[in-house]
Amino acid sequence: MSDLSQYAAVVVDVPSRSVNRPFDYEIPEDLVGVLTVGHRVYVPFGSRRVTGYVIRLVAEPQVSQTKQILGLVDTEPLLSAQLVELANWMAQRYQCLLIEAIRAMVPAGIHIAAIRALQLAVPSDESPPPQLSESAAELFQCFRDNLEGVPASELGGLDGQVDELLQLGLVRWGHIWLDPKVKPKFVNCCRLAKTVNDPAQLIEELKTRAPKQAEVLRILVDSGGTHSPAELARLAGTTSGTVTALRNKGYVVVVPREVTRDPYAHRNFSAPPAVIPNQWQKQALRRLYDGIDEANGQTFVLHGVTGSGKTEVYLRLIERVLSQGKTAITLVPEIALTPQTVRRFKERFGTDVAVLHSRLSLGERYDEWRRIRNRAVRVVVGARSAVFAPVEDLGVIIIDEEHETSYKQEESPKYHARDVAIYRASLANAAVVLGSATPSIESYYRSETGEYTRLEMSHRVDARPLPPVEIVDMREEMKQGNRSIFSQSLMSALQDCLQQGHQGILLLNRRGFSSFVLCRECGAVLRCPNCRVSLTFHQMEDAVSCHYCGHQERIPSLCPDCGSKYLRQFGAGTERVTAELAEVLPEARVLRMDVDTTSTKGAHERILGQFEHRQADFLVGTQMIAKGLDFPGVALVGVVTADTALNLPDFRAGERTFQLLTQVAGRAGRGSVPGRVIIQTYAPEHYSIVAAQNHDYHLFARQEMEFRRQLWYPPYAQLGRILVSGPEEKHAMGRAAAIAKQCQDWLAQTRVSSGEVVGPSPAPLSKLNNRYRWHVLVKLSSRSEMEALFDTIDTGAYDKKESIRVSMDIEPISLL
DNA sequence: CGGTATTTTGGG
DNA sequence: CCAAAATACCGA
Repeated sequence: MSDLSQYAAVVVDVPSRSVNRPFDYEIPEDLVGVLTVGHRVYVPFGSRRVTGYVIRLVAEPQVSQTKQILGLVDTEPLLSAQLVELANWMAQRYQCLLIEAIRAMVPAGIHIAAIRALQLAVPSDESPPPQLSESAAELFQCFRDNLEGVPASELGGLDGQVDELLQLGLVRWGHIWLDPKVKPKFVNCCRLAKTVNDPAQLIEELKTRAPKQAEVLRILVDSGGTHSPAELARLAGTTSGTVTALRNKGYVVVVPREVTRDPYAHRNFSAPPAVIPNQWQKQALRRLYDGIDEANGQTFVLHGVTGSGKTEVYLRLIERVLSQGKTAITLVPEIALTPQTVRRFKERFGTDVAVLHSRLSLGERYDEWRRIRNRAVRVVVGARSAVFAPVEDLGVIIIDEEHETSYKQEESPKYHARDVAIYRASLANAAVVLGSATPSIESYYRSETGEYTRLEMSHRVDARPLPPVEIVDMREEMKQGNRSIFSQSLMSALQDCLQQGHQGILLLNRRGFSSFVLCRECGAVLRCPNCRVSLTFHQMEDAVSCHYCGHQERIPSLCPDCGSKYLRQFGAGTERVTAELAEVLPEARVLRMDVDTTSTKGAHERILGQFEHRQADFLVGTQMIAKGLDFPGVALVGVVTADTALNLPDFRAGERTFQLLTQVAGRAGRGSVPGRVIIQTYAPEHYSIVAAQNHDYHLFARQEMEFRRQLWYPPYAQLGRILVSGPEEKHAMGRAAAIAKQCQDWLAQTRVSSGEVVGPSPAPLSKLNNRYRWHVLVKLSSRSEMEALFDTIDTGAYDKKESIRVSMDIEPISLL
C-alpha cells in the first residue's frame, strides 16, 4: 500500500515568486514509505535550512543532484492529498504562490518556533514490547495518540519513563515547530496502576503505616484519575512526596494527558426541542438528501426567505451526512458567528462540533484544528477559512448567507470561500449548499443556467407573513419641513412600538455621531491626513476619527483652513441615532451595536443577550445587526437611510442595498407579534428598494441581471482588477498606466473573443494610509483568459525606492 | 527570502 | 580607474 518512492517534491516555505515551484529531495532511508504527501519537512535550501511541504512523491528527480530531507517536522501530514490538490488549484485560480495557498490552510502560528520534543520512532501501529514497565507502556500509548509529540518542557517528572522508551528506541528527540502559544497543553495525571486489583484493601493496609498515602489513594480512586500529582497532594492535605512514594511502590502511574482548550467549556447546551419540518422544508430536504446520497459533487442554491427555517434544513442535512459516516463543514459569515448560531449546532451535535472563528486564541484554534484532524469531531462550523478544515470523508459543505462579502479574502490568496468549497466538494464528491434569502447574482445566474440546482423555500415557518414594508420618501419629509433624522411615519411607529411593549431595530450603515464636519464659511471638510476621506465625529471619544486608518484628533474649535468658527457637523451615524432616540423617547431603553461598542471581548454576546432578555426596547446598529439574528419580540425594523450603500461607486451597490434591506426586514415579525418595516430613502423609485419593499427577490434579480448584461459586468464578464499603490501619486499612476498599456497590448496580440481595459483611474478610495491608489479593471469573457493575462503581469516591487505595491484580484468583490 | 555573482554608477 | 551600490540570479 505505501509508496516506496525515493524522492519527494517539496514546496519551500519561502514566499517568493522565484521559488514558487517544487524542488526534489531524496527521502532518507528510514522515512521511505513513511513520508507522504502533505507532510511538513525540514530541508537544506541554498545555504539555509527551511521548512517545506511535500506535494508529491516522485520516483525520479527532475535534477541529477539532489539533497536529502533532514527530517519530519510533524509525525503526521499536516495536509491531506486532497487539500494539497486544492492548494494547487488555488494557486492557479487566484494567481497566488503555492506556499501562500498552503499557509491559508494550516492553522495560524504553526510555523514559528521550534520546540524540542519527543517523537515516535516506530510505526504507530506497533504494540509496546512486553519488557516495558506499565507506566512507560502507557506513556508510549500517549505518543501514539498525540502524534505531534510532547514538548520537552511538558515532561517534568517523567524522566524515568522517557529514558526507558529512548533506550528501547521507541521514541527519539526531535523538534516540533510550534509557536509557544499554539503548542498543545499537557497536564500530568495520576491514576491507579493496573496491577492493583483491590484498591479498598490496599488503602486499608496502608492506613496503619502510611495514612497520608492511604488518603491520597482514596481520593485518587474517588476522583477517577484526573488530577496532577500536586493537585492530588493538596487535596489529601499532604505534599507531592507522598505521591512520589506511591509511584515508587508501583501503585500509581503518572501520564501526561492533553488538555483541550475548549472556548465553550463553561457553556451548558441542553437538548433542543424536537422541530418538525414543514412541507417546504421537507420538499427541499428530499432534493438535498438525493444530492447527498448520489455523492456526485452537486451544488445547490437554497433560496429561502428570511425566517423560512434554513438552519433547521442544514441541521437535518448534516444528520443525514453523519449517519452515512461522513463529515460536514458549515460556513457562516464571521459577523453571524454569534452565540445564537453556535448554540444551535452545539445543541444538536454536542461535542461532535468544532467551532472556528477569528476571536479564538491561537491555542484554541490549533486545538480545534487538531480535534478535527484526529477525527474527534465530524461537524465543523466556522468562518471563511473553515473551508480548509482537515476533515476526511467530506459529505457536504454548507455556506450560509452565501451572498456575504466576507467569504472573499481581501489579502493574498484572494480566494472566495464559495468557489473553494465547490472545488473541494468536487474532489470529494460532496454536495455544496449555498443558502440565502438573497443569493448573489452570480449564484442565481448559475442556478438559471442549470449549473447549480435551485431549491425554493418561499414561506416562513408557522405560516408567519413577511412583514409589510413602508417606504418613506425623505425628499417629501424635507418639503414638509421635517428636518429630523426620523420621518413622521418612523417616529409614530417607534412610539407605538414602545407603548405596546414590543422591541425595535434601527439600522444605519454608518457608525459614529456625524459623518463629516464642514466649515460653513469656506466649505472645507475635516479630512484624514493619511487618507483621502472625511473624518467622522465620535461623541463618546469627543474626537474625529478616520474609519480607514484609525487616525484620531480632537475637533478643532476653528476651521483649520480659514479660521472661522462656523464648523458644523453633517450626516448621522449610529451614535447620533441613539442620542436622538433617547431625546424623543426618553423612557426608552436603547442599546447600540457597532464596531465601537463590540471591540471588547464578549461585548457582542453581552449586547445581544441584553436585547434578547428584553432589557432594552431598541437596538440601534450598523449592518452587523441585520444578519441572522432571531428575536421573536421585534415588531419594528427601521432603516434610517437606505442610500448609504446605494450610492457607493461599485457595480454591486444595488445588490448590496437589496440584500441589506431584505435581510434587516427579515428581523421583524419572527415571533407571534406581527412585524413592520419602515425604510427611509431619497431614492424610493430605485429597483433595489422597490423589490425589497415587495419582498420580491426574483424581480430584483431579473433587473439586476439585465443591468449586468448590458454593461458587461459579472456574471456575464470575467472581471479582474489590478490595484497599484504607493506613497507618491505620480509613481502609482505611472505604474498603473504601464500595466493598463500592457493589458491593452495583450488584448491586441491575443485572439480573445472580447475584452476591455478600463483605466488607469484613481481607485474610489484614492488614498489610504498615506498611499495613493490607482487601479486598472479588465473584462474578459473567460476565466482562463484572465489567468493567462494576469500571468504576464509582474507584481514584483522592483521599484523599491518608490515602494510601489501591485496587487491583482480575479473576481474582486469590492472595487473601492 | 538570503547569499553570491555581475553590472552599473559616479567621484576623483 | 576603482570600489561601492544596485541589480540579477539561484536554490533540488
